[in-house]
Amino acid sequence: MTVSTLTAPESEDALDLLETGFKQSGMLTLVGRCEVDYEGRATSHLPPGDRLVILKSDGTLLVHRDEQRTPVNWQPPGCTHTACLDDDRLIVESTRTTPHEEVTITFDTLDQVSLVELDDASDLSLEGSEEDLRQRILADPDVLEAGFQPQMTERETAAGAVDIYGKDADDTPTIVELKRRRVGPDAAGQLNRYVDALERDLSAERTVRGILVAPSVTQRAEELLTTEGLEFVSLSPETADSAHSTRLTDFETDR
Amino acid sequence: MTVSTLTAPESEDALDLLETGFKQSGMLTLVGRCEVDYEGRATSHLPPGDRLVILKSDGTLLVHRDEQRTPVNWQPPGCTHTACLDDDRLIVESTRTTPHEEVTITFDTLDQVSLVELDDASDLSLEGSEEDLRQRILADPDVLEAGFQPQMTERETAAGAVDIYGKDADDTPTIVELKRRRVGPDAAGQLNRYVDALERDLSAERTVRGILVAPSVTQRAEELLTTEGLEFVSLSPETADSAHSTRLTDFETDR
DNA sequence: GTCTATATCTCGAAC
DNA sequence: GTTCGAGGTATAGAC
Repeated sequence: MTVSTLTAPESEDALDLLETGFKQSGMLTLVGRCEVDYEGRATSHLPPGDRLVILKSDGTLLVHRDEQRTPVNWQPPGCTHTACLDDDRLIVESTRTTPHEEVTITFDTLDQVSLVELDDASDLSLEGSEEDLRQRILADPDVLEAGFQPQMTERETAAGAVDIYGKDADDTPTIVELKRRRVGPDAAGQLNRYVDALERDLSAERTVRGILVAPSVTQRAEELLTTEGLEFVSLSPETADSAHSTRLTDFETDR
Repeated sequence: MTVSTLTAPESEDALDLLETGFKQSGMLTLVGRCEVDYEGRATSHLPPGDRLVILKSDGTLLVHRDEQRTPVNWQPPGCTHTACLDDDRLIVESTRTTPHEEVTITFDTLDQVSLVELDDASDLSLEGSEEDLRQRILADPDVLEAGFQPQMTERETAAGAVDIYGKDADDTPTIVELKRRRVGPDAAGQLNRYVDALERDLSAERTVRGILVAPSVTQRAEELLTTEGLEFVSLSPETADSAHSTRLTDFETDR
């Protein structure tokens, strides 16, 4: 790895390093007092202040303040970065098309500019995703409900693809919607759309069961499930926890 | 603004600067070869590679690769950062509670460590949000539909708060759901939940109209609107376009 | 390219 | 604290 750093550089020297970085496809970081203008999907203006600006080799731009996880301004990968001088002030621009978006950063002062080459061939491995929850149910369908038989994942309906489609112990068509964390009304509405669509698709008076699988539900989501005749089963992506399932209509008798 | 930078430092010197930064509540940046472990809402492991690590004074942690807009690992504001040495390797930890989450970064090599104080009192101003679309309709309800009368924003129903509630020219209760950009099935489902809930709330055979306002809709969302008896009106947050087209004649007669 | 849904989403506001 | 919905969401997968 190589690091080239300028401390409190003149604009001209900063520009040189930036243009070197654009050619070498390295990552550039700038610290200084700047103002930021954005125009594209929306429009924004950020008055002068101290920020950390990051220009990645893939065309990503990040402008970070000393607070928040989210950058105050940014540009997604694929953008074209350019830099120039205007009356001795360094100006960095990032543009893209489809949609047209443009971020302009005007520096009053520069405290540090660095060019870094980052070698990174590793991939992140992550556990606890919705996919893990799917695998858990497919590996042992009984954790969902005794006698459940998965038949398809991503089964298409007029309203979209269903996470798991199968039949219950009574051979009733069953739609399973998976969420890795506690769910609100949106997930209940999503499942409801799938059930409605599949009942139309099957064009029969046959009932389709809809089961929402998540660690837990909010009160309002639970009400929605009840009024729509949908069900809930508590399951987490982690295999550690055991399945504790409850049908909403049976709440009172269960407890 | 003050910047203190160490280039290819020994672990001990890096640790000193980190602890200075933790006390001063400045922003710390580290560049080096490291591996990252995360445990909390999910679990992840990132094998060794070169990355840029940012520790903000508000407790935010960011681990950035040379690609992507999203950090490969992170911690939200409010976390506690600590650093220590293990067999001459620098280890940075970030923890929080509720929920318990922990990120551990183990550095093989350090190429640069910086401590920066960022003064930034400015606020971002942004135009083109859903709020702008709301203001546009409230300022001139006719852009939605001739005779529409807004009565409440954020009107509560059993399914949640409605963006704009009002009456149309025939005094029919009308729910307006606003989106600043092209919408998919989720927005149609959201509007549908509100309409269903309000019809139950009013407990009458009275029909409630539901109008989705957005620049455009996807095909599937349009189908959903149709089957649910909902409507769509094309409007954007920007006042420039349509105020121009729709109201120009009125403006002229007004003046 | 568009569409659809997930995400350790983040963030703010309301209760 | 939880809940809910917006976001210039970003990102991946499918078509």
